[in-house]
Amino acid sequence: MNIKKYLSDQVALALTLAGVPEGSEPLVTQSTRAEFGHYQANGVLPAAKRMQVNPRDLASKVVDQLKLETVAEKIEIAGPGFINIHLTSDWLARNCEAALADDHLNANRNAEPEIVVADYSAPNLAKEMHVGHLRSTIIGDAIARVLEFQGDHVIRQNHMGDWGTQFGMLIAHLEDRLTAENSLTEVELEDLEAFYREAKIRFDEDAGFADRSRAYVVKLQGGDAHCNALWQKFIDVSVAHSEAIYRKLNVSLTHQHIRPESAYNDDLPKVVAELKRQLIVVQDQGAQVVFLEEFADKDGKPSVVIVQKTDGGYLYATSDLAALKYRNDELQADRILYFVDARQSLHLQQVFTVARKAGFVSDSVSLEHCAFGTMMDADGKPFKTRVGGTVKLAELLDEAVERARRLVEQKNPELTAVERDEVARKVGIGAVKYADLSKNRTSDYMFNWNTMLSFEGNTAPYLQYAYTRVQSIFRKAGVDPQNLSGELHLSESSERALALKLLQFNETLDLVARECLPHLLCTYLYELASDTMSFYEACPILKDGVDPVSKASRLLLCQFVARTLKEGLDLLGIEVMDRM
RNA sequence: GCGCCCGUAGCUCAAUCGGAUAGAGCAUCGGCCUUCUAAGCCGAGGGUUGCAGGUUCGAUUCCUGCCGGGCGCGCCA
Repeated sequence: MNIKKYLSDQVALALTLAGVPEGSEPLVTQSTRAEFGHYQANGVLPAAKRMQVNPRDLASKVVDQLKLETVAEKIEIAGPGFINIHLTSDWLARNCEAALADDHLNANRNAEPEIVVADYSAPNLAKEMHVGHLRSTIIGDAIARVLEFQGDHVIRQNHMGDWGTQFGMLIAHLEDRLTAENSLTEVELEDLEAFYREAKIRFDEDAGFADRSRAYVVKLQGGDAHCNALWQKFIDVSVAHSEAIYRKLNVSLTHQHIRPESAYNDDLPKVVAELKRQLIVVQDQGAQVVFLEEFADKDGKPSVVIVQKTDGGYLYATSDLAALKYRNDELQADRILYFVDARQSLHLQQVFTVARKAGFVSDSVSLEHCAFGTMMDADGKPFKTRVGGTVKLAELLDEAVERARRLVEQKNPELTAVERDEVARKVGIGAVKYADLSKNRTSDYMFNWNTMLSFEGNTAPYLQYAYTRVQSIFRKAGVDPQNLSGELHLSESSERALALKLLQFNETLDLVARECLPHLLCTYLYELASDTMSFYEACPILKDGVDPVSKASRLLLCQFVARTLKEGLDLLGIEVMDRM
């Protein structure tokens, strides 16, 4: 049950019956204030304007046609022509019971599932993953999970950077280390960042090394066996590093989702040839370029996309085009999502435009750049180490767990060592992820240890805590939440508010899936946890004097909360625990 | 120079297609633990939504111009 959609359909019907012409939207939303009921329909105002009639008169006609006998206890016309709908407690209760009986919490399952390609994470394998990779990885993963939950067929694509020019110097350096130290083990490759720095220094300071590096790029791309073996060794180590991070982060990406840049090597000449055949590409200053009038400046000067360099080499625009073609032709995508930094906005718009022009992607396919901002430090500057270097993601996560562990030790010394480790891990990682996911994707955000780990307000620990309190009630009651029975009775206002919030899980997910905005789910879960805490304070469950009917009803409500919190957090890739 | 994004309470952030009196948290102040985990709950104060116009029944939201900040713009990715 999606209440918003249900009421929208009812109001749309009433609008038609009241003589409103086609094309008028019911505009049903959650009410902005409690006195305005649970939902409000705003569609009468624009409709009345178009019909040149008094909006309150029209609203009255629409209300007369609204068939919500068992659903609404009161339907009011307010202000200039808003329709306020107050739902009955009984209807809310029956819908809660229906959701509880469904292992999917009555969430929507798309009748016509789409094939959605989600392109996210995409680390550069030349280096270690750093904080700059966090947003793409966790935002993309959350959206992939939500779409999957709603029934879409999600194909994750980890477009790892394994083919840049840097690999020349990396394999040259690796080659020297292997011969110089006889049997270099993977151990020394483990610090990829240090290895990269060493290679870079040699490249900058040693002309001979630089020349050999450049030659190795050409040999590598030409299929030279020796260079490819070195390259493969390096890639294996780097991929293993990324996968360790994914496990630590509780991100659903695995080996099978990797389709790196090099996978498109053979397609690159074909892409350029096809663009030439269609006269989309022209030679300019020695390079193969596409001029796009679509992105011309005021003087009509078009923007430029280079697809092949003067020396014959290809660029990332070329492999992005090849990837689009693959996703259209082979993966049969209906929707392709790019979880990529906002700074790449122009690049992606250009690539999308070229792909459409060349017919690499059908018109029916939706191409969406899910852009996100930069992670800033407490001073509002891009997040760096004290000396100005990039912060390794692995170190950031370790610090989060360590900080969480210190807090757990202090707040709850009664936990066993095993429990403490588990709580520290789930809370620390959850805090980092939630701090990011809860901010609007499109803007930059401030990273602040104290705020995210304060365990107060809109944070992961607060949500996890709400879950543990509910679990604690089940333990105290000695019941198995799977086997609860009885009916729901919503007598207290905090119970009604909680029930309504619980039933809004679906419409929240619809919005998150459509707009690819995880922070909407975070806001929802925070409000749910907050409503749960209020309910918990106002409505005793196990205390003396609570009648059995209320007790059974409230336990059911608790179970609905627990399942929704757990599911919602799981969609964000955040784990819960029974006690903390 | 051109283009894109942003500017909301002291701070960090919300505001669902243009809807009613712009909401939370932190911080500040005041209450609530012999009773289901106080990592909590209840309450108070705090706003010319950068500025000036425009569109309209209605603008944080759309348009124009300024001011301020970030980012991008031919052979890296």
